[in-house]
Amino acid sequence: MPAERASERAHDAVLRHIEGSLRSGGLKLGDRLPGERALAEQFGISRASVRDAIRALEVMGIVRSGTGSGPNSGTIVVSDPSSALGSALRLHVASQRLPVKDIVEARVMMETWSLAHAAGADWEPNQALEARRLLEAMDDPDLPSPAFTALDAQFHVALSALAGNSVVSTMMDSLRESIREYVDEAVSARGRWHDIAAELRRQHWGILAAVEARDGDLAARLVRDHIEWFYAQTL
Amino acid sequence: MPAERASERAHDAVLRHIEGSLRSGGLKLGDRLPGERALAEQFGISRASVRDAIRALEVMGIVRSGTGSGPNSGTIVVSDPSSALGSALRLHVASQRLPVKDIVEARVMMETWSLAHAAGADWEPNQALEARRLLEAMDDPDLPSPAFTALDAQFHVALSALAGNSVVSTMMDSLRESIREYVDEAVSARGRWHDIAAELRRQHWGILAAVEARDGDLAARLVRDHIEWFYAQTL
DNA sequence: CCTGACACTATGGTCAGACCACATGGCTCG
DNA sequence: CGAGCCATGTGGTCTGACCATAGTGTCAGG
Repeated sequence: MPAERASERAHDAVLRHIEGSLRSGGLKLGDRLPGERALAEQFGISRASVRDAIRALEVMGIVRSGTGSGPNSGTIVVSDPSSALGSALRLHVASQRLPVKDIVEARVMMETWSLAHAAGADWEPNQALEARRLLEAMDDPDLPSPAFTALDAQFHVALSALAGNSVVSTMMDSLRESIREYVDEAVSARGRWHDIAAELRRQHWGILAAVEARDGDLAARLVRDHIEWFYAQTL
Repeated sequence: MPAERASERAHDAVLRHIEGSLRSGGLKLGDRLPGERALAEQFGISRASVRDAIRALEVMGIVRSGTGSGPNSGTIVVSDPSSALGSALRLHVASQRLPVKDIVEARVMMETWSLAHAAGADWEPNQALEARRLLEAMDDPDLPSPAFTALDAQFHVALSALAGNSVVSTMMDSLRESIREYVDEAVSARGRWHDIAAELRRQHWGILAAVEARDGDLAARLVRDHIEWFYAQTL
């Protein structure tokens, strides 16, 4: 072995190049990557290896691929960490490497932190309006449970976004996504959904009121009780 | 649109099957997946599509692939979320979707939470001994900075593991990994590493002492100061 | 009987070329 | 001028082959 290792794997070269372009700013959100055939020729590797690299970036939520032509086609830099981390976490939960109990505990930690900081941060009133609008949509008593939980997720994300830390909101969202299927199954399995939804609505409005009143301690306490109560009901 | 979608993509079938096997327990840590050629025949798709699925699982840290034969060959379930999430986060940081400032802030949140809980949890003494052993190794004044920061990372993980929440330790480790290169570059760029390392050692011993003394509030405060001081020095 | 060298085998990694499904944009024809 | 159609370029899939690797069995020679 004369040289240490020129490039362990063929597709690693593409990955390193793209990461470098991202760091240097040569590749920004919304930009399109060259076509797979062009990249293959550019790096002197086969298209299959290029696809390996693209697949890796897609799984990590860095790019999105679309067929056909036009603005929605090709491989585009999107940087969507939430769903990517959520999918990965979901599989690790499935492999029993990460217990659901720890996921919930981590979520409580992040949401309490977020709301405590949100109450003290300075945010535009329309951001809180977004949360209020979601709650109003959830007040519809005829809302099916999947739609309710979807709005529920958006509400929590919108609230935590007020803290101004994108990493925390992203991870919080990922944690929720990773166990969403378990929650949906549990919700649809047991009855009393109507009663549970009513209680959730009450808790949600209380949390929003606490944040709007800038009472961080109260908001943190309410959201902790909210999450723990819900998971005690379902899981 | 008569039927909704039988199977959007060819490789999705493999992914869903493997996730199902993980959830049902039919596939556990350390198990070997069938060979790529066998999977291709089993699902009636090409080997290229099977490889797409395997690649996705590998990027998510669910499996590890090795060539040749023997115990280290084939595709094996490993479930290593830390490095997978770390790589993904690193790229999102590179794309400027996630600011380094938020990463550090999230790390402070998780480490303070971990140490506060570690002080109150009941753990085996040998777990704390592991942390102590790492600190003793770091006391070597001739230790090069990369080795120091590697031990540093292990120390923080070992301490946070005492809290008993694998999700929080995993995410903490991923956050650290995601900005490791930035830190290493900053450390090697500026001088005074010797002085910085000395201060880090002092802080580390203080944190460990606080945890061993079961003083959660002090440990949390010290680790916050520790992290914020270090990043103020480097970034 | 032991021992070492060698071929065999099965694994993932790579390559090449082809075809398919899709979506757009421009072209043609009414 | 407008509606329909097709050329074009994208990723997605398939096929079949070959390569690099690392155990394992085999066989010749001691």
